[in-house]
Amino acid sequence: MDRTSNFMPTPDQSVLDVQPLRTLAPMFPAPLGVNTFNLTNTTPPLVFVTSAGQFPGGFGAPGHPAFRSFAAAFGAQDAYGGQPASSRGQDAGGGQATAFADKYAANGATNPGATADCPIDATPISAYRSTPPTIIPLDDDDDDNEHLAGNQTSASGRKIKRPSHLSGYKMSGGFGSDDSNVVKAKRHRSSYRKAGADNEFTLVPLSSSNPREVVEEVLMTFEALRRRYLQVDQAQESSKRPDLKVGAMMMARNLRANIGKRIGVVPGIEIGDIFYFRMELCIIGLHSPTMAGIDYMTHTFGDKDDDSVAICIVAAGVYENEDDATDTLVYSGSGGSSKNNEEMHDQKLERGNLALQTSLLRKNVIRVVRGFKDPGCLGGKVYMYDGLYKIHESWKERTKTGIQCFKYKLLREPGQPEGMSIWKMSQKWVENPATRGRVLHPDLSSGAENLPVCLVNDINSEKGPGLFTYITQVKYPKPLSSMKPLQGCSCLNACLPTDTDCGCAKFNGANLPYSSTGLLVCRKNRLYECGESCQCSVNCRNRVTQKGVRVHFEIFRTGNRGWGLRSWDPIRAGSFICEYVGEVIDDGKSNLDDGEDDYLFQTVCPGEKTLKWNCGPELMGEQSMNNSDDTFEPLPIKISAKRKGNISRFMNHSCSPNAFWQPVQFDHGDDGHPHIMFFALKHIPPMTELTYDYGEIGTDSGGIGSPGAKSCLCGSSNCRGYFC
DNA sequence: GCCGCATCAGCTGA
DNA sequence: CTCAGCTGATGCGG
Repeated sequence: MDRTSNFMPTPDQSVLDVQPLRTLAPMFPAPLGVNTFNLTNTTPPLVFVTSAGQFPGGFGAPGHPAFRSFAAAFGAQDAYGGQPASSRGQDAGGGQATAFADKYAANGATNPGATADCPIDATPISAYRSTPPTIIPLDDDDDDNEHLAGNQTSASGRKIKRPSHLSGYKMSGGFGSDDSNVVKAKRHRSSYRKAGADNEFTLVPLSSSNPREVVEEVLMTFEALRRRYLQVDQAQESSKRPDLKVGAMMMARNLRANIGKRIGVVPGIEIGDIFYFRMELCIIGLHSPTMAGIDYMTHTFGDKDDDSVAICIVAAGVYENEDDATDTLVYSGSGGSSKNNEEMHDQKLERGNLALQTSLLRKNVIRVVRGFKDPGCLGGKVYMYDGLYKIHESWKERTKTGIQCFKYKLLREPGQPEGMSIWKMSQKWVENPATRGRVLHPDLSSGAENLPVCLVNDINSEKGPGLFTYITQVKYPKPLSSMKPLQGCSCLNACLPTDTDCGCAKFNGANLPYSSTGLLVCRKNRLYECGESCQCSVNCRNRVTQKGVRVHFEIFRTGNRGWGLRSWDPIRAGSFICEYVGEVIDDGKSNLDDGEDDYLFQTVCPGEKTLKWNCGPELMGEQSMNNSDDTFEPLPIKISAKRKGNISRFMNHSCSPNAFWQPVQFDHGDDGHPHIMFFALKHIPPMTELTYDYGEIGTDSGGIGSPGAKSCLCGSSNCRGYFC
């Protein structure tokens, strides 16, 4: 962590020859019509792009003003690589984009961008040129369409409607009986367009919104609701696919991004993004079928030449593709597999298979999502968006089971940021750390952590961070034994969500705070894990952070922010990352040199997004379990990792962070000095720098205030400009 | 304890 | 309306 240096993306980071950094999300302004769903009166609105809001219905004609405005919004990146959009005039971008739109208006031919000259680490996928999105026009011009289209084009005349009620998320009859809810949701969906009057989702033109944020918002909402459903369902012993339930709910409410199929790039989705459910791909508009591997659509080529072409495939490795290459893919057609004792049959050239065949002729780009085994979760699966491919050949093949099967060979379009190759590379390092080059030290923790902490420098000749002592446990000024003990539970073996008598569950507001796989359900002002005074065993699910780190970390040299922290493993949203370890500074002692300690942790109020992370109860219309969770409550604790610390001292600040801190207690009852534990705010792909929000100046900064302020140029659209 | 396999309840879009 | 489909959770046997 180097708090004195600022982060500003520079276009010249090509020195990063080996590891493209997936650092902060490139942001660019996009004046969009957006839907806002207001959760509570005190919560800032969540923002979602509506179907027609982002892509007005029926604008198909080239040169249409709406098209032009779309292209201006999304095409403007083309000439500028990953530079922050704010650093250039929007007019220039618009002009460029208009030309781009006209160029592709003639036909639907695709054109992979020539962005290879851009620094690969800073090139957002949105900078990669593609076909303008093709929208299936809505079949009728109902109220909503006009509504939304109007919002899209008028920048000033947009009106903000308050939601009339919050019952949208509230599921009637608890969470046990699901069928009624689903049916209800479907009914809502089918009547959605007509029922413009009573929609809870209002149209708010937030100029600060951009596709990336919309996508993240949608995903965060999905995860929040899914985990909350899981929590509630498990307590009622009726756990059945919360992913599908929440997906259906969000689809019905139009709480989704990028509605409408398209060829090529999907705004707000970047190469390397990872997902844990097929439903996630669905609600962000990347791949619409919930199970099928081939997504396809009818596209008009030339003037009136309609064809059904493939637009996205999920290669989950189900059909025996042992291909290690990172830029080619042999995909098997669908069908033929047996189910319900039916015998296997040859695949037919229909539906998805036919669309793939047509795509071979039409040469359109196809998005590829790759599925992997999740190294962090047994039996789990991760999906990674790997960018645009084209089909180069196809053939028929007889499989081991004796049926005819279609095969399609896809090649990755050149000039795109790295996707799966990063995954393969980092997984290789996990298996054999010796294959990681540029290593300065194989394990900074010298065996103290569960897994080695690698120190690397791909950038320059610096040999490492300044001297400090690596410790894995917080140093309190007084011995633990002298601190107030924590009351435990009397559960036998392990605490279970169905056990309403578990004392620890009660401490946490009636529910166990973690899912069965150890994911935090939602942020709380305080979290109590089971500890020594509990009867339960170490296998209890309410013991997560005390078991230490679970992913392979590396400390790496950043371009301009000193040293940083990242992981070789993917990190799922809600996962425990690490503890802020250091020396706890006694409250009594005044520390005049606080401002000079770049490694001082204080509970400064983080951004609203972090603070309200996945407040599942509120999302579902429930009252918060604990009123104090609604407000930020600074703690007296101060931890200095200047002389002694662990990996977390290297975590840099970002105004768009991917991690947050959470007070956790398990070994003592001193509420003023909890452990500070970091959790993943969202899914974090391998090799992405881990960052958290250092906090806002002026809001409960514990007396430290502005003297310690450092200016921040993190480049995110919501950058506050400084941090402390 | 770990794997592969079978089973089953699901949901969307064609 | 029906149904396919590179799901995801669970349970069993090797």
